[in-house]
Amino acid sequence: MIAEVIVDITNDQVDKVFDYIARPDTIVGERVTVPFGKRFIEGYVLRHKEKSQLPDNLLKPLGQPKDDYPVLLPEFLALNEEMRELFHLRNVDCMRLFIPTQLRSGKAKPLYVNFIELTEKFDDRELLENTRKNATKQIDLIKTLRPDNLYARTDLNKRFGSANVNKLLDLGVIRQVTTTKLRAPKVNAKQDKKVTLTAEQEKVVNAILAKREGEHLLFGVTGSGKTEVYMHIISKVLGEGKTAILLVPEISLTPQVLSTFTARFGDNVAILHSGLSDGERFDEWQRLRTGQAKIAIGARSAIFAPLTNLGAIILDEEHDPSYKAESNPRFITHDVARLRGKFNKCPVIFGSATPSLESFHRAKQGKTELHLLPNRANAKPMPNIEIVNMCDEVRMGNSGIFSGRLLDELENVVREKNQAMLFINRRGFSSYMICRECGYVAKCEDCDVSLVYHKEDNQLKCHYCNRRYKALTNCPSCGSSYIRMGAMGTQKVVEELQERFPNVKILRMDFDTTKNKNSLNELLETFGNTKPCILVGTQMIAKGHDFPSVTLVGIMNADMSLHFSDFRSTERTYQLITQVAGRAGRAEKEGKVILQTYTPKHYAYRFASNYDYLGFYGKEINLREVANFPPFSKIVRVLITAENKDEARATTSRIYSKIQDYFKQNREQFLYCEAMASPVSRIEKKYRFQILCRFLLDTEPEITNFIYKTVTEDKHPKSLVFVEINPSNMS
DNA sequence: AGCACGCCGACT
DNA sequence: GTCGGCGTGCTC
Repeated sequence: MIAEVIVDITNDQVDKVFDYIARPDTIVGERVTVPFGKRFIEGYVLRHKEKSQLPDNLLKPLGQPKDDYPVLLPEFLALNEEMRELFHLRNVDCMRLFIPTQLRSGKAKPLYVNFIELTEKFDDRELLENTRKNATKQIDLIKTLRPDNLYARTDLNKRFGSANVNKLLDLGVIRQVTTTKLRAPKVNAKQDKKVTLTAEQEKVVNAILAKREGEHLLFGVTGSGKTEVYMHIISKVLGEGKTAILLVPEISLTPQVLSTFTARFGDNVAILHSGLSDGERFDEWQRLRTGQAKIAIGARSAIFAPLTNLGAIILDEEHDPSYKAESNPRFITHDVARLRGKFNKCPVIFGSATPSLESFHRAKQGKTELHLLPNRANAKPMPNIEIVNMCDEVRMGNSGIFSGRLLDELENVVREKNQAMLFINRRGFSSYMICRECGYVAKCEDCDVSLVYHKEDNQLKCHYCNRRYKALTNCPSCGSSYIRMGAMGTQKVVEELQERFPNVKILRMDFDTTKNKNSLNELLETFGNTKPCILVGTQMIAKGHDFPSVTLVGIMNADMSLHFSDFRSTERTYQLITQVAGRAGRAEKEGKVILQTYTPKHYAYRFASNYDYLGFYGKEINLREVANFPPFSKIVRVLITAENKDEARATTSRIYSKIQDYFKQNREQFLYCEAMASPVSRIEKKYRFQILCRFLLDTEPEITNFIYKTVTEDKHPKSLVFVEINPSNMS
């Protein structure tokens, strides 16, 4: 018998099946040690077969399994093939997605717990004589214990002293039993509020459960109670002995969300997220694998939860960009969810208040069944969005960052002891250092990007390679001391705000202040307890957090993401505004949103301020179709990087000419195909070039496959080549 | 990824 | 003379 093995080495040259002589007890999906060249490495058994292409004398025997269970479910072996085809991934990369890193790194140490039990000799007269002298504690201990019962060692240590426990162990009256225990991350579960579904919600639940298989898009406005719909569906499939996966964006994996689910489903919930320790994470995986937990909740990688017999897969906030893995291994969670849905014959549910254009388009095409929740569960109106034209402000002599309207409303909030959130759009934006005399901008020496000024340590930092520089006092180019910070960051807004409202608590929430999990929770807690209070933050204030006293939301610079060179920028802007606006007026108090922009007439703002998703979708999809952008075409970006500029350029033109040849033979399919330097032409000392092409979908996936093939063939060891499909952040 | 083989420079 | 630089090629 031959075993086909994938070796655990990340290299294209060895990313193929290797044949080994199987042990009689080899199990498909097991992790094994195999002899490979001169050394021994880890591998995964993919399949069995009768005979190898290679002569017997070249085959080596398979080593011993590393675990006492196959780490890969049969479903994942099938998924591996499909994902390789769909995303052009390497076998190893798939394997690594399927199993927790703690397994490979050997960091998965089980938690050992010591127990004490009585031995057969516990009432042995002679032995007890020895302890009886004046060891009252030891006598007490023995009297406390009952035969055939286990007692936690730590407990007994505390009550009788570990010396006494040890003494009895030596005498052989008691013995120690060690067992392993699964750590479960602590969630402060609140009381479960059983909610009766609204008629709308019930209709959706029934429609999805009636159909079972296939894809569903749940388009529900913010506050329409999508979570309750998810919980009812999960509860139903659990009742049938099945399991479920619920995916949420990492950023909205808040304690509130988790406690809502644990309150309802208790131990059935396993949570997979970045905040867990290695041990906790591994144990949650084990609980899912062994069936002790039946619901996996987590960010995108939780789509690979080791569950069998799935009854539902749910992607909440389906439009969130984090569902697309942008670095190796690149994959799209939606597609993986569809594959697992097909394998398990279970429904795949995508939910959002602002569905991605792709998803809504699929629904329009009939590939996805559309379900609507057009009303808020609590029947409260959405907050009013007021658009403020910042050009008018400048014309009236206000060159500051706050409009008159926003300041007025902030004063109201302070006076009435309410709370406000100010949202700063930072996409593709930073506070750079510029010389007002000659226009010099401080840039990183290794990367071709502007440095970002950090006030806390008075340093300039590169956000690509993290290199630090001293802040400049004079322009290195012309010597002028008139060198200043350009644009605004969260710090700047907080500073100006504090000047205007010296007695009001102002909090800052951005990547820097939330680096560790605790500081985020502290920040949220402080905000929850302080009135009045103003919270200034980036993207992350947009999601999940429920603060009933927030009556005002200010969007400082809505345009920032609008003029980003990305075909999805308008869509993102619409989604962002809708989400941020949803933070205002969540309880009895009515909310208000002030949106500051230099382009007030833009349709994204017009539709967003009317909460008119359908209107926005109609306009945007029409533009995409006319301009031949996705989902009506596909954009492929080939990124080439190398330390040597000529090397990078040479590789680029070699690949480009091959794609050009293909282009010439399929001219009617190609809309565009150019090679150029990447917008950020150098990162971490590596020069970056790119080939961009856009083509119609008629001959898909042949063109994409051709590009992948060309790129792999042309792989030169000195330059790295990446292929990105419909990329969002082109840097 | 590693590890060996192999072919040129500067060193006890 | 040889120790060691790292380019190239292979691993069932």
